[in-house]
Amino acid sequence: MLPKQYRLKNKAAFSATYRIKNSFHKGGVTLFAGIKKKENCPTRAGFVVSKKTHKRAVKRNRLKRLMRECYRLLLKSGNTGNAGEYLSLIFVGGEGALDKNFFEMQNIIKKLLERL
RNA sequence: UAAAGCAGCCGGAUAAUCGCGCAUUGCGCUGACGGAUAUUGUUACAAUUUUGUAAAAAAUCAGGUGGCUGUCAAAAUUUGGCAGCCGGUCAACAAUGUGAGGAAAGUCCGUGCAUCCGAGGACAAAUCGCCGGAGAAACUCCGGACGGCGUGAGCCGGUGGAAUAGGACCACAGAAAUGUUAGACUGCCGAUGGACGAAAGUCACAGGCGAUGGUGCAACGGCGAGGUAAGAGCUCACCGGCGGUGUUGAGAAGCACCGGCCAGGCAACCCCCGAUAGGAUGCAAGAUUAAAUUGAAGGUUAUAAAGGCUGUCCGCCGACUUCAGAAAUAUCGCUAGAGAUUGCGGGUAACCGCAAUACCAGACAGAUGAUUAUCUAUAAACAGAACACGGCUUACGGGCUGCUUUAUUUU
RNA sequence: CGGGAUGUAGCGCAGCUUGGUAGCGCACCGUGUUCGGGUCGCGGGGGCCGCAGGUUCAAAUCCUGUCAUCCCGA
Repeated sequence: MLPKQYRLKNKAAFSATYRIKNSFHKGGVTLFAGIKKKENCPTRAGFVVSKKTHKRAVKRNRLKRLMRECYRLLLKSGNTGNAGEYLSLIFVGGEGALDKNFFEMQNIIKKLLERL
């Protein structure tokens, strides 16, 4: 879990981010970016793994936790590229990302953030 | 030693770094703090999904320091400051504590709990179905009976009634498939009666028969002997079924004796008998707070007052309020319990009783994670709480313990 | 989280209520018609009825368990 002020929490916020349709894809992970910030506030991030990706909750939780942890570590080291300019980010885990380990995942997230 | 059967247990540990939910405490508390402000949603119209057009609302709006005592100051009964005590509380930060399972799963049963509906009774419909016990209840558990499977330890079983209350069905084959005592296809006999004949006998006419063959899952008990014209429970022995009596048992049922044999299957088809229970919907149940906002809904103001439509009256707009609609959010429901652990006692057991101990997840885009090192055995199986509990079923790498059975070998 | 439905030939569906023979359309194969192809005509193949047990003489159908897919409720 990220600290609360960095979390994307509202349903309206999620659908608003999806509507921008600004997306990048790599290694089974899709990144949606929201609008750019107007004022100074933290970038919020959400992590989504659909039930269609895998049937079992344990596998889905694992993927979500990996993505979250990688993003957290990058956020902590200040290595998030241009992500700070956006109000919201959503990471969607797909089928291709299920078998990735921590280091592969870290690479994927890093590359995605660089492309923003 | 090997292969089995049953019962039970474990479901990685330790350390380091980074990180999260919840609880408590600390710090803080009136321009402290903090949540939502992403064009979603609402209303109207249009068309087929889904969208388009228009309208109003939007920079504003939930939550948020109270009480008592003492003291000081202003002032003359209150106000303000400070301190203490008691309570309340948002986020960040800090500290401490705590944080998934044996199946949390499937949702197959049952119960609590909540809302709505229902006078009472009967019928119908529903569910269950060997016996006794346990349990809040259950497609639950325990002990037993019977039947089946296995060399055995053991395992499996929706197991009431088809001799009487009734209906349906039993394809094809077959003569016939359940009928007021079934039926003559292949057949057997023709004793008795009849015809012919001297008689033996012949005819197969009146009739008798349910044995033989064949069909079928199944042919109206089986098998053997007697018996007979041929046959038949017609008679007898044994076996099976059914009924009665006696006896053992709490009962299911077992055992013994007697009886007459017109007795098919199917009740996981209808049905009959017995038993049970108000029904429906599920925590997204439901309760509370509340702003913007909508309504040609109701009431009050109103025999009063202010403003507008017209100078006056009526009426309308208006004001207040109730009700209804109303998205997200917030608070509660929400975890102290048919509970857990340990011990003692009762019971064959399921389980019950008593005592002691501690409080042990409660989220809401949803916590319990990531990396590294060491250890055992390469840490690797199935798998993630969402109102709670009791069961059932299914998935599962590896390991451990106890009891029992069979086989082989040795003593 | 709760509620409901469906699995039958390569594809889309009947049959299940009332148990005995699995059928229809398209596709596929062969053949006829045509100079050739299409169309059309005739003939044919292909199914352990999702899986596993049970009841029954007999199960796609009845009963139980299980797996998969889809739909609905904010």
